[in-house]
This record gives sequence, structure tokens and C-alpha cells, in this order.
Amino acid sequence: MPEAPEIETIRLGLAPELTGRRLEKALTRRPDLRKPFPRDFAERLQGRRVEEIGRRSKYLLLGLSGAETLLIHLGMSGRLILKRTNGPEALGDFHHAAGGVQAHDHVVFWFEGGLELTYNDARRFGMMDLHPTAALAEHPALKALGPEPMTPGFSGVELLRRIGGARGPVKTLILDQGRLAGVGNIYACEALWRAGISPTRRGVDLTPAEAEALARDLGEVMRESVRAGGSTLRDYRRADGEIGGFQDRFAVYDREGQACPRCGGRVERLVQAGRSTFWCPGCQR
DNA sequence: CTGCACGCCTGCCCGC
DNA sequence: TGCGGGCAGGCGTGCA
Repeated sequence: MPEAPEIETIRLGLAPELTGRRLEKALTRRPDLRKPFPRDFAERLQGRRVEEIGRRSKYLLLGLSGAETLLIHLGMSGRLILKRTNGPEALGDFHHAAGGVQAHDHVVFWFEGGLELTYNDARRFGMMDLHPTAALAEHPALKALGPEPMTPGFSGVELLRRIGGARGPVKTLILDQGRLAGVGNIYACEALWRAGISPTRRGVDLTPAEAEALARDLGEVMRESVRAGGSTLRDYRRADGEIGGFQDRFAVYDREGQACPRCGGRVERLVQAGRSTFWCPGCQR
């Protein structure tokens, strides 16, 4: 679901509200998401203060007092929704949660000052973990991630270093989180369209100029999406519950059979490594 | 090593 | 209206 721009949008929404606040109580309603919550998860979180909120790839990183970081991944359908609580009686009680308990509300965090953060995830492909902040880079989910295309300065040289030698199709390669971090199916398709590169081209066949264009367009399309509040297709919501706006600007994603905005040709769908690829054969070579 | 199929889980949409 | 199949912003495993 959410790719790096959606997680970044959530981060930008949460940071001014939660930074510096004490987490008064946390509650889980089931033992696991994609994997079990860490041992004594809710108890270990209680009383910690949020020192900073960061992001790496599609992971939201809540740096907490006590030298540990809470890692949150939203999988395909995870949401983090921040609300004002219904008052002290709501604390620690799902049934007094603001707006009532919704289906698939799996975790609630109550913060000082009357803020309630709910994690909802129908498919439960998400994960949460708690890890020493000093060793964050060694966390199994983070240690093998590639560079972030949204970072200013990300270049074609860097991109070629990551995918240049590979014989697989470029679409599949840029989705590989060990090569590039944070790119998902939407932005892979959109960036390849912007760069005019066919998704079936082999990494090894990309020219330096094409790599430069793709590096630039990956960064541009993802930063544009953050400015629009991310892309909402089904589940994704910003932290304030509003939907994103970038889905209205898709050139090819989820637009099979419609006209390419650049050449007027028909957008086509193909399947690569089990995932849909949307592209325009008229202007992607 | 690499690329790919599959499973994880629920919901929604479409066609019959 | 009901039901089955296909599909979905991700990722880890296991296989050839």
C-alpha cells in the first residue's frame, strides 16, 4: 500500500503533534500483525517520550526516550489515524476510543494532552518492532536497504551502481528494496513513464543518460506526491484521516485502456514478477 | 547470486 | 441478489 511518499506524508502530519509528548498508554488487541509484537510491547512503551519522528524507506521511526525506536510498517492496508481523545475515561480502553472501535483497530497509543493514535490494518501485512536507537541501522528490516531516491542528490550514477549490472527488467529492479528504498508499484510505473523507459528494459541495457533521467524522475514524482499528500486508492489515509491527492495525477498507474497524457496512445497493463505494470508502449522505449 | 512464484489476510469489484 | 474469481500502495521464504 503505502510507499515512501505516503509514509513521509504521515510523518509530516504526526511530527508536530507528537514530538515531545509522553506516551501514557499503549494497547494491542491481538498478539501479532505479520509477525508477533515484541515481548511486553505495550508495557515497554508506557511512559516514553517521543523525541523525534523519522522515516527510512516505508518504515516510520518513532525515536523514544529510553534509547529505543519504535518501527512501524503499514504493509498494504495499514493506517495511522490521530484523533483527540474522549477524555480521561478513554485512556487504555478501546471502547471509549474516539469514534468507537472500528474493525481492524489493532493498536491504540494514548499520548499526553489528549491525543489518540490508532493503528488499523485489515490485511495485517504491517509490522511493529522496538529496537535500540543506537543500533537502528542494524535492524534486520533496515540494514540491507538501498538509497532513497527522494533524497536530493540521488543521481543516475548511483542508480546505475544499484541496477546497472542486473539482467532483470528495470521495473522489477527498482522495486527491489535492497537496490532502492521506498519505491513501490505506483511510483515505479509513474517514474518509468516520465523517463520514457519501457518497464521491460534490462538494467544492464540502460544508458547513463537514461539512468540519469530515471533517477531524476523517481525523485521528482515521489516529492510531488508528498506535496499532494500521497496517493489514496483504497486504504491509505493521512494521519488526520484525509485522503491524499496524487492519485488524480497518475499518468499510467491504474489507467489501463485510457489515453496516455503525453502521446495519446493507450495505457497498457502487463504482469512482471506477479505485479501489475502500467505503461505506455507509445512513448516508453 | 538471481529471479520468480507463492503465501500471508481481508475486502472490494466484476461478471455470470 | 448471490457467489466465485481476480485483484490490491508489501515483503519474506523457498525453489530452480
